[in-house]
Amino acid sequence: MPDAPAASTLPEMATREEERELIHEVADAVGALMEFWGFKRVMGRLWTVLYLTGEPLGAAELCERLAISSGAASMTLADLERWGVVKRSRKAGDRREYFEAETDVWKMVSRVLRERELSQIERAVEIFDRARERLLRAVPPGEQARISRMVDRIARLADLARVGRGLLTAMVQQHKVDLAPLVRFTTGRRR
Amino acid sequence: MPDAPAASTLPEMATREEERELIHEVADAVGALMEFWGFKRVMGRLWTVLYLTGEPLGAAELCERLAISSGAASMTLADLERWGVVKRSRKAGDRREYFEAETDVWKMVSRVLRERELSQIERAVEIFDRARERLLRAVPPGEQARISRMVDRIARLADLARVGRGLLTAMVQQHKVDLAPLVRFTTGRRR
DNA sequence: TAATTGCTTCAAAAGATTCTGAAAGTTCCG
DNA sequence: CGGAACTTTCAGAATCTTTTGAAGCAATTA
Repeated sequence: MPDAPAASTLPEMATREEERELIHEVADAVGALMEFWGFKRVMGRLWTVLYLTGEPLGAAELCERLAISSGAASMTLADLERWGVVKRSRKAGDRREYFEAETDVWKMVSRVLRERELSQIERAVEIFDRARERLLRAVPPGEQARISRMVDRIARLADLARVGRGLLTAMVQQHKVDLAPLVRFTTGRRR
Repeated sequence: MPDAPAASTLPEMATREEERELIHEVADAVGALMEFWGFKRVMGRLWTVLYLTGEPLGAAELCERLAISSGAASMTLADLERWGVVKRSRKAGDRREYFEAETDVWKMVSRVLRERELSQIERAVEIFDRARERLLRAVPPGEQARISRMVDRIARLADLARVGRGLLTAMVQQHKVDLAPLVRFTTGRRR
């Protein structure tokens, strides 16, 4: 098949190119979001290319499509695999590995929320509570007012962190977004 | 008053020091959270010191407490002011400027959500929708299946982004966390 | 088993971000 | 004014992150 009729080939090639271009745009948008969330931009880009392409791609093709080195591809793919958002597969009689995107987007997001955001918040809550406790021991006389204000404020930070934790927990556990139980924390009350 | 009785001074000094230490710990925790959220760590630390201390501090003192240069203090304070989380004030007959923390924590958080997270998501949603539209124009014959799968997937990204947007909008607008209206987006449906 | 192909690792380069400190700029006072 | 006290700015230093590309490893084939 040396040459297909120009009338059909040329338009198709243009479309193909536009498609690539378009995938890139989406990939960059996802990359930006991921970066914003504290991941590496390239993780988002790579996942998106796999996700939108829809079929397994080899490392070499990913390098080409994303303009990254083989090393970067290998490391990024390892990261994505660790986060469970990309799977490896092989084709019979082909020595190369292929990669596919996890397609359950919510599953991905909730995993990240659980393993990253939640543990981060947890850590902070612990520090807040511990600090509050320690402050309350041995309050210097005549400093009660000052110290108790400080304790209150730490408590407010802890409250806020707990609200975040509650939100995330609800989102993550129920696998459906149903957040009614989270209403309590209003605001207004400043100090 | 050359020297207070040791019995009361020494314990107090220890307590003072412990208090500093403690504020530092909390400040570092907040700094870590802020960094996680894409701000500079030092912004979180500085705000926290002001917030917990409770009264206006001068730039020099902040430099000392945080172990940063005057330049860093100046820039960080400018940032914090831009975000509306620190206010300048002056004391009569004192040429220096003093700084106070905004104490309405929710106000701060919601402002950030509104100005940063929301606009970030907005941008992504637009790109997703635009890409989807463009893909649908001039689908190459015999590619309908592939293209429509791609379109679907972009739509799912857009949906997810919209859920995020909805959540944030609800949190931000109501100034009370009441998220019942956000239930719709369930999951399960993969493709 | 040797040769080939593809993957991973990692030291070093490139790039990005954050911090410093001194110079320039302001403000206030005598 | 002139100068002291304080603040801002910004070029360069320091630090942190990401990427490269070549060396080494592992799997497969002839």
